Amino acid sequence: MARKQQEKSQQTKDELMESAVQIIGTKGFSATTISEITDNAGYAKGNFYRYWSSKDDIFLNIMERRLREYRASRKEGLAKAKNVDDVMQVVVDFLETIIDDENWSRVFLEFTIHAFGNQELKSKLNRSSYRLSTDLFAQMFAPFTDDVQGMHKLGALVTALFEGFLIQQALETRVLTKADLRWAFLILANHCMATNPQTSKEMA
Amino acid sequence: MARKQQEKSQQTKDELMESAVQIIGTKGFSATTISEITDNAGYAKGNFYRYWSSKDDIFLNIMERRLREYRASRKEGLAKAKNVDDVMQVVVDFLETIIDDENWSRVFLEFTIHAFGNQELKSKLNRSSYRLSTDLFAQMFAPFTDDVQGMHKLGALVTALFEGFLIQQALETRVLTKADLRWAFLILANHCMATNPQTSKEMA
DNA sequence: GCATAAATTGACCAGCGGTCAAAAAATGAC
DNA sequence: GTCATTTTTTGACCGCTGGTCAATTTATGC
Repeated sequence: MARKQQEKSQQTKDELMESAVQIIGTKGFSATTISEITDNAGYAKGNFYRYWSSKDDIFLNIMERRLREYRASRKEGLAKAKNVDDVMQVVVDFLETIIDDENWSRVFLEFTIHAFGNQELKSKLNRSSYRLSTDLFAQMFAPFTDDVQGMHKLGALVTALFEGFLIQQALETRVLTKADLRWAFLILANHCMATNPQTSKEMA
Repeated sequence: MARKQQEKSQQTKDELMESAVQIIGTKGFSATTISEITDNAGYAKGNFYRYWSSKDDIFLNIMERRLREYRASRKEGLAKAKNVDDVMQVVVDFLETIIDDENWSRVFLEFTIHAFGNQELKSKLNRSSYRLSTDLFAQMFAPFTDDVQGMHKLGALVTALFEGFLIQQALETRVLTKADLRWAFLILANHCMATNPQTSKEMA
C-alpha cells in the first residue's frame, strides 16, 4: 500500500491550507500571494497547484468551510424557536457572530466584490453555500408564515443591511453600532410580517 | 508666453482622463491597466505619471468629480423640500439615480473595498467628497429636526442598505427591486423620526 | 539660431498568478 | 538489496502588472 505517500500528501495539503487561512485572514485576499502561502508552510510555489487550481479555488474552499461552521452554531438555536420573533433573534445573533469575526467578514466582502468581474464566480457565490441566502430565510420562517416571497425579500434586505454595515465597519466610520443594526433588523422584520400574507407592498 | 505648451499639456491630461473614465467605467478598476488607458489615448505609459501619481490617484479624481455631479442634481430638489418627507424623497431619488448608473456604482463599490488594505485611502474615503456622508444627512434634515446624532445614524443605516443593495445588484441575485429598497428606506426613516418631536408621523 | 525648459517616450524593474519539465522520494515486485 | 515505476516536490520560466527614469523630442523666449 502507498499509505505513507497518501498521508504525506494530505498532510501537505493541510499545512498549505492552514498557512493560507492564517495569512489571508490577516492580510486579506488580494494582498496575500501564493508564494507567501507556500514559503510559510515550507514548500515551493508549484506545489500549491497540485491541490488547488487557483487562488480563487482555495478561497472558495476556505469560505465554504467557515460558513458551514457558522451554520452549525446556528442550528441549535433555530430548533428551539417557537415563533417569528425567536427566529429573528437567532438570525440576529448569527449575523453578530459573523460581524465579531471582524477580519474574516472583511475578507469575505473583499472576495465577493472581487467576483464582480467573473461570471462563473458570481454564480458560485449566489449558491447558498457561499453567501447568506435568501432561500435560507424562507426556510427558517417557513413554520410561521407561508409568504415565501416576502421572506425572500426580508432575507435580501437584512443581507444588504448587514453587508453595508460590514463596509462601514471596515472603513472604521464608527457611526453605527451592532445595537443600531439589531434595531433596524427588527423594524424591517416587523413591517414585513405586518404586511403579510402577501408580498411587501410599496408605500406611495 | 508658453500658452501653446500649457494648452497641450491640459489637453493631454483631459484625453487621458477621458480614456480612463471610459475604460474603467466599462471594465472596472482593477481590470483596467495604465497601458490600456494611455494606449487608448495615443500616448506612452510613462506620460500618465506626469498627471497622476498612481492608479488610485486618478480614480479618486474621477470619483470626486462624479459625486459632485450627482450632488448638483440633488441640490435643486432639496431647496424645495418643505418637510421631512420631502427631504426623504430627495434622498431616495438621489440614491436611485446612483443605482441606475449601474456600472459606476459597481466600480465605486469595488474601489471602496480595494481601500480596505490602505489606511490613507480609507481616511480619504471617509471624507464626504468621496462617499455618501452621514454628515450630509444631518445637514439635510437640520431644518426639520435637531436630533443630529439620530440623523447621523439614519444616514449610516440608509447608506448600509444602499451599498448592500448594490452588492446584490452586481451579483445579479434579482431578489430586491428599487421599490423594495425605497420601502425599507421610508420605514427606517419614519421610525427614526418617531422618536423625535418635530416630525410627521406615518404608519404604525 | 540657440540655450533652456517642458512634454513625451519606452526600456526597465520587481513582483504577481500560474505552468511545467525535471529532480527527489516512496513504492512494490523480485 | 535492486531497480523500474509512480507520486511528490521543486524552482526556473512565462506573460503581465504598476511604477520609474534617463534619454529624446518639441515648444519657448531671446
